[in-house]
Amino acid sequence: MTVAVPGDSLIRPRPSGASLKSEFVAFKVNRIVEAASRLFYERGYSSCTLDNVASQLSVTKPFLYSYFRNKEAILAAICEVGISEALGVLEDVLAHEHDSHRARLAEVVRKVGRIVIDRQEYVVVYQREMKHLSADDYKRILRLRHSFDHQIGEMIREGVASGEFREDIDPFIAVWIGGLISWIPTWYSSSGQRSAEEVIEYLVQAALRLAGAE
Amino acid sequence: MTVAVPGDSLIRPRPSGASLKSEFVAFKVNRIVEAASRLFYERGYSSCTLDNVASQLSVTKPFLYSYFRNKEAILAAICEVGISEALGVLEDVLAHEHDSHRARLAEVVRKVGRIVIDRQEYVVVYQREMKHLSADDYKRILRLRHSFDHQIGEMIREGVASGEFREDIDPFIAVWIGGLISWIPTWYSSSGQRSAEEVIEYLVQAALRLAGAE
DNA sequence: TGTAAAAACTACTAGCAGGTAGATATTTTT
DNA sequence: AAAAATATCTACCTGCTAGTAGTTTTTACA
Repeated sequence: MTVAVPGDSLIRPRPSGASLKSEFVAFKVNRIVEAASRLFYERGYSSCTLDNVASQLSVTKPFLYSYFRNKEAILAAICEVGISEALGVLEDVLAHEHDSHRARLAEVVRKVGRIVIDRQEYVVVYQREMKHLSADDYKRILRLRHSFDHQIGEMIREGVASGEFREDIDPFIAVWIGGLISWIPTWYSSSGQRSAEEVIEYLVQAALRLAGAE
Repeated sequence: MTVAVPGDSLIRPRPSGASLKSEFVAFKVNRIVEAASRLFYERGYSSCTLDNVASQLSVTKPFLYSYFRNKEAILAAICEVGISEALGVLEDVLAHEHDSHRARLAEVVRKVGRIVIDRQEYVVVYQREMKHLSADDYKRILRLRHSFDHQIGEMIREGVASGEFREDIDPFIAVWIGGLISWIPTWYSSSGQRSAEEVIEYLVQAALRLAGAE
């Protein structure tokens, strides 16, 4: 799994002028975001202190402040990574030709599902804790989310237009497919011994069934 | 909508020995739980202060402490109301004869879905904030949840045995139906102008399709 | 190896939030 | 109407947590 780093705008400018393009900075920022995502995921953003995050990394609180403006900026970084990785994968799949709309839908669910499981902490924190973002960060992240929803919607509409998906399905189905995907962490964790692959394949079937394209 | 009150065990014993059977006590406890559920729903449990809850009711913090042991007990009350109302409705439906397993599944989704929408704040808080419960309260609430899941599972198994649901559906489908239902608040709120009835009927169709009983 | 710049730390503050002790107001009972 | 019991409030304490100022350590480079 590659390293996940947020956009430059979220980190505090280094005295040296280095940005996330510097391996050094990117590495540390990634470690902070990674540790914070795990803690926020387990205990919730508001009941997690920066001392918790720092001691998880065997550093001190001011260390965090030398990379991030404040606590909320760390949350924003997590949210950004969560949604933009999902969005990246979605656009990646949609950019490729596919045999059919059916195959395309299956691939979207499969690939995005994979990200949602691999980056579970990020995605769940993003879903649960977005309300604690500052107004600016909130708007920025929401825009990414809307783009995600919109593209899923388009994909469904095209499938209906092509005749591969049932004509009478509600356009609202896009929200449902998105819901199925977002809900994966819950399903995955409550599925006992099942592997990620099994859960995802099951989900692909469910999505096709919902679209009436089985 | 009837008044929702938690079990007696959660409230602080009154000096007079009165319990929730007293209209007087039940009324005040209900007002506290109601206000708290709305605030916890909007801002999250951990970032909500007891002063917030108190001022919402135009009372003071010690007023809350005269009815509840501590902040966590209020959360426990919300969770208890949330899950036990859903469980109550489920058992109610299952206790009745139905023409078919198909009709029974539809009715479960319809009735439980209704509760989930009507008691949205309770259900969502229960889902999101359970991790902040004390060990004892957590276990107690979890037992109710398991009972819920188990009964849905049984219903599906019976439907498969009767031949009404597809034989090849995964037993895990029970978790999915539960998931569909729990996810309603998200779907409902992102469905724009749709009425609760429309969303629920749509969901009934989706559940039947997932069970292969359309 | 010496020096300057960058990185990380120690030690602190201010304000807030859960929880309580004791005083006051209200109701009930006799 | 007085007294007893109950309900609610005022005023406080304590511990915690986001955030910071200024010092020390480490690194980079000459």
